Amino acid sequence: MMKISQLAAHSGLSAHTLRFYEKNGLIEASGRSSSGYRSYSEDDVRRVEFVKTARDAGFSLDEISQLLSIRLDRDQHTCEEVTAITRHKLDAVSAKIAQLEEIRRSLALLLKSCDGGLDSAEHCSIIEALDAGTAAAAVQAPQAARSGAAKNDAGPAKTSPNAVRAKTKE
Amino acid sequence: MMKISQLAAHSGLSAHTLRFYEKNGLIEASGRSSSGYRSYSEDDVRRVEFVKTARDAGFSLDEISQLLSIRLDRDQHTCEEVTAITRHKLDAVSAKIAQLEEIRRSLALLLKSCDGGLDSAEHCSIIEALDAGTAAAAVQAPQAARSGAAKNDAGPAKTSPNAVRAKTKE
DNA sequence: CTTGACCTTAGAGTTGGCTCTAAGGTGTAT
DNA sequence: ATACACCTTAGAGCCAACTCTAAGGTCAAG
Repeated sequence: MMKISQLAAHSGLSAHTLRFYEKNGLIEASGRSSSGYRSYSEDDVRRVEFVKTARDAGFSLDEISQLLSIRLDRDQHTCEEVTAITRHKLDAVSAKIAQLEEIRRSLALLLKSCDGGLDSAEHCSIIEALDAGTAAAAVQAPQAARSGAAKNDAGPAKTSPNAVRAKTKE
Repeated sequence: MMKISQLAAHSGLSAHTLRFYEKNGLIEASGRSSSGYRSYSEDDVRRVEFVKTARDAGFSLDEISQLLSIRLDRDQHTCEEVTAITRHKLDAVSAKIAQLEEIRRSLALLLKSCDGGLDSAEHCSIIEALDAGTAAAAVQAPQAARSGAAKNDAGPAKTSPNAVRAKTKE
């Protein structure tokens, strides 16, 4: 039985995050000390490790919830369910990569067009390309690529109103 | 001179988004009608198009602000400044792609290991891999890749506390 | 003269995954 | 006894880029 900070050190997740995961039903501490401190059994620890591994593999907390309920009751579920979640995620990741690759391509084209010298940007070809709307010309061509693309998926399907923007989170 | 809904139709941005961009100093309407309606000059329209193109090319609103101030006063700036912003973005996008490719690889490995059949998930190799912590084994190996990698950039440098998670936004 | 489409503003809500704060109780070493 | 590190909770704040709401004013058509 370990306390939360020990589990935090062990798992590489912060105590805050562990409590957050608990609040969201991903994990739990099977016991409490007399003073109310959480105490984690070996089973609890294994569950936390599962969550951590799944998170590192790219699954969202929501997907991890689904995987956890399958894990808890394996013989009531099929491999097909598991592969469906995984395939769905793989598709989403692939779509995101494709989108970022288009962006990378237009950025690389912009960069290639400009010498980057220290003289005035009066005729900077990057600014000019953005001005002329030709920056991502090659990207814009395939009309289906913009706000749609890999949106017709069965998964959570929250019909999120916000389009698929870039997001690099620096 | 056009009204906001006309500009919205023209630019492909919503009127809401145009007002939002204005509030953030990206664009402006150089005039107002007697009743307070925004009216956009051709210059305003060109600026909006610039913003839209830059956004489609993958720049954040913050980066677009920088590009706009260079555009406004080209001879006070150098190509080097522009390429620095662009290169910085390109690096961030590349790092993100690399990260997603690692995730894609581990998902593909998981999928490959499981037949996905309709029989019980009792011995599902995906669940087992996540349980054993071997799901992303190949990914975890390079120790520098996790919470660091392309973090030493000069740009906005907000030292964001949250690590670089996946995010696919389905 | 009313309907309905447009416009205005300030400000709140959305998304996912944390991250932190406030205000307090507990445990242990000196 | 007192400092200090740890634990508890509910709930707020953060990030980007929107997206929407409320509560009202404007304008052209029928």
